[in-house]
Amino acid sequence: MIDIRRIRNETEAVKAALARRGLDVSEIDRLLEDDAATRQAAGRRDEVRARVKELSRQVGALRKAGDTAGAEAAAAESRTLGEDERRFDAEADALAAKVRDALLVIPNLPAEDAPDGASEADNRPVRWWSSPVLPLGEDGVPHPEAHQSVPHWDIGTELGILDLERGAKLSGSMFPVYRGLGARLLRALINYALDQQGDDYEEIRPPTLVRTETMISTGHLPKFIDDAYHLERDDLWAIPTAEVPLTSMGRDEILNESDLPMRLTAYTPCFRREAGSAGRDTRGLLRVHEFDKVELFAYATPEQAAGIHADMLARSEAVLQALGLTYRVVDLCTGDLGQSSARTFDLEAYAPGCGMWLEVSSVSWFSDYQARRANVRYRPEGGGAPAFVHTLNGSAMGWPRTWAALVETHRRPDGGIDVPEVLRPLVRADVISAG
RNA sequence: GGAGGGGUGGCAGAGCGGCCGAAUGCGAAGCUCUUGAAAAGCUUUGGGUUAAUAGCCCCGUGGGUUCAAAUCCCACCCCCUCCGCCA
Repeated sequence: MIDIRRIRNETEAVKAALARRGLDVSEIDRLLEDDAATRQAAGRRDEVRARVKELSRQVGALRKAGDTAGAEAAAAESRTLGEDERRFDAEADALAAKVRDALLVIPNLPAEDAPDGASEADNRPVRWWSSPVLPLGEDGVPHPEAHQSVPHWDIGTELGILDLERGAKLSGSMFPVYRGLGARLLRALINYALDQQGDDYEEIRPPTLVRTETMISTGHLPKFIDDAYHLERDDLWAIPTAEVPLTSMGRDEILNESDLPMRLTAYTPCFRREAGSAGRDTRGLLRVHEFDKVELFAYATPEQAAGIHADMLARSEAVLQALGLTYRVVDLCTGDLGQSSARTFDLEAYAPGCGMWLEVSSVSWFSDYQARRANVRYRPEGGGAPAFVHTLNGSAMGWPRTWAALVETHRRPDGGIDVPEVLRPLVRADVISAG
């Protein structure tokens, strides 16, 4: 969440920043009214408390001195004040809860240099990279060969490596089954990406079911409750991304600055209900309820954040390049930025069979928005008060769409799939062909 | 799932219902001494709110009892041990 003090002290600047997201900023004024009322109520309560404490001390002292009547009188006065204390406390608590609830659903302030815009349509492609087997045309879009123009759902059936019907039988639509070399290709992708991060990023295997508090820390709750799978009986949530458990690794902790940046990487399944997205770009692997992803994550000082952001982006791009996929880097505009993010670059791989740019990675800088929710701080080296860390994360990659772009891009005239060089040892095949 | 034990500051570990935001030890920082280091001595050393080194809040979490709760009561969470079950 945003620092309430910043909203108080730099109200107009905060409003202007939120307005860039297309937010109705009148709610900020209401929030500030509640905030002022909260502090007033807390002040009243604290005064009464101080008085009660003072009287209580007197009761003890008077009793010890044998002045029973005096002690009784002081106790009686304190008792009366107790009613005020309870009332003021309830009042302050209710107001504080109201302020917190409002704060939890207010999105992060976009970075200065995030491009302005109202929607996805205003996102700004900033860079292209083209694969030798799928060069970009003059018009900025690849023009695939005929053998590359087959969508992955057809390729999957052709080669017996993707079985959507069986997936639907087991779990419903948007739950794919990978088979044979298709499954091995997926596993190879995961292993390859994980291994690429080497010693810079500590490999983590977190739980995929987490507590409510863990989901709140990243901003996935309370606002996006309909997107998440919930296990009612145990009150646990299925994570939509490894970002969720990784961000909470340091929850309620104070890290040493010398430990920053703390960089983590994890492979996990990810679960998304995709409520309301039925029928929209959901064919094949374009949008699924359960998928595999490798994530990069970091806690950093504010000074380190920009460098880490660039490093994550470079690492994600390196994976796509090694896989020989044509992609573009898109700078998300303020209107399309996720709630918690200040700046996000998406990587979109071109899927020639579908004829679409597919979002396969999202690399984001969250400033201290998540750290404030999760209460992750660091102790500055030169001394001074603990400060909130910055969190960053990036996918490297979301695999179903990468898998789709890969099989479409590397489809040969004979219908087989050329396995990218780097995956061959892991797939234990150079070509995936039928039979 | 059953039985028992336990959750206090960076760590370890005390804490008759009032003088406890908390002894003591370790660790860390500063100073003295020293050519330097070690040792020794002295001092400092949790977080939050706030303009504040005022007041208030925080001893797993949430309730309750009381003039007064780290301390008593209730519920929940977590950890440990044993039994059961199990990949």
